[in-house]
Amino acid sequence: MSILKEKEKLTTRDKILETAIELFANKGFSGTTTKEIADEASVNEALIFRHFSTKSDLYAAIIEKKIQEEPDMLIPLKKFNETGDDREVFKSLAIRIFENCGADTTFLRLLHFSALEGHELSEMFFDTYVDYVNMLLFDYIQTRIKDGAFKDIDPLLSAKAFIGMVINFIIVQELFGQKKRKKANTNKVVETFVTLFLEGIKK
Amino acid sequence: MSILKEKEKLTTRDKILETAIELFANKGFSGTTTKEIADEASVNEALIFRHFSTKSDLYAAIIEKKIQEEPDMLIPLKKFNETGDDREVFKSLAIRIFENCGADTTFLRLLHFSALEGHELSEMFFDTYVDYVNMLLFDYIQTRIKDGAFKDIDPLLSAKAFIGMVINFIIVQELFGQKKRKKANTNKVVETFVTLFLEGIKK
DNA sequence: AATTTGTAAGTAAGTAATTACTTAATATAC
DNA sequence: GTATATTAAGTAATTACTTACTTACAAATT
Repeated sequence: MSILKEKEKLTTRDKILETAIELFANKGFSGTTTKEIADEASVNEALIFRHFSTKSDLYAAIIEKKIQEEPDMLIPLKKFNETGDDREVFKSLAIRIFENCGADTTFLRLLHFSALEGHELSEMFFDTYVDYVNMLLFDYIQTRIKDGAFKDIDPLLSAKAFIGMVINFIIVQELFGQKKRKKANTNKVVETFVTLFLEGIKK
Repeated sequence: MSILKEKEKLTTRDKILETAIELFANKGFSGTTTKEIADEASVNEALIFRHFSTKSDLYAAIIEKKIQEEPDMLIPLKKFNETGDDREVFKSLAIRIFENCGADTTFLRLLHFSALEGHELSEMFFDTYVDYVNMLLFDYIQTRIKDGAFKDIDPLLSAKAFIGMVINFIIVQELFGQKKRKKANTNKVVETFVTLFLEGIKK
């Protein structure tokens, strides 16, 4: 079954949601009109307000949906938590982040727009993803410090340092990324970042 | 002379510009109305269009103004380029970035909004600040590799790694920063990041 | 010195188009 | 045959931008 046919089978509500996600991610909340959403979704504009009482409600529904989707960025951390193969842990975490944020800019753009435009759910959105990953990596680093494998360095700041290297690279490439500029080799980037970080933190 | 009196002395054009900078930074281009700008600047709305033919023109004028303001983030790089005191170079660069971006969110918000909303000058805006700092740090690292002081690692990726740690920390704190959350001690953050990075890159 | 002229600053009241959202009637499915 | 899905056609408010007019003030001309 083709993707198109899949999309035709969607309920009106889901057609609206999917289209709105795309538009809000591309143009922000105040940059997107309900008429635009309706046209793009091939749905009568009045139907939007049958399913969501206001434009803000539709936006909130989208963020809530994104929040509920379990982010699988954290799998590597859970998976390798006891093995102690540091390089593998950091590598797979970085690759996960690349896959989650780098492949499709929708998520990153939505997250940034919601923060900049000051949406009420923006904070929860942030906590679910960014803060959660930070805390997981914080735990891992703290353990490895206790093991005597890592230096006695602030584990939260170290976690933020590693995530920062990776996330900022992706943001620059995907959010500010000019079309002309060629994308970097993900593997090389990850290898370099992990090496740099581990050499810096290892005892 | 008080700040207020200074502001009263501003020409109409400058009153419009300053108010528009604040509003565009806070609510984005499509989130800001020309009536709002006029009211906030205590200026008749028609005057905006006397000075700038369209709302887009006003926005472009703002970004151009920001681009022309020489960023002094790069001073430490120029200053310490020959001394070879690596720790001092990276520390003062990080502190500069904190001072430039962290003190006032206007600049960061404007930069992000312009990228997300896809303004035509966004690319130049980005190049002037982010890209330029990247290149300067790239040069420094490359030199230190040739000196034999740093590992033979990709100098551009290393530059991006360091900048990424710092910038992402600031973005999280200032752009996504919840009011409740207390701000970190800048000095400690910088010390940790510089140590981590230098221990990782030094031979 | 008095008057005209030129130019920019300022304003109130408008424009047509678009905004988020509603209503009331009609088609469709069960 | 009733409940639900869908629609066209509205609404009042707001949007970016214009128009036609007045005021302020300095230079030029008389």
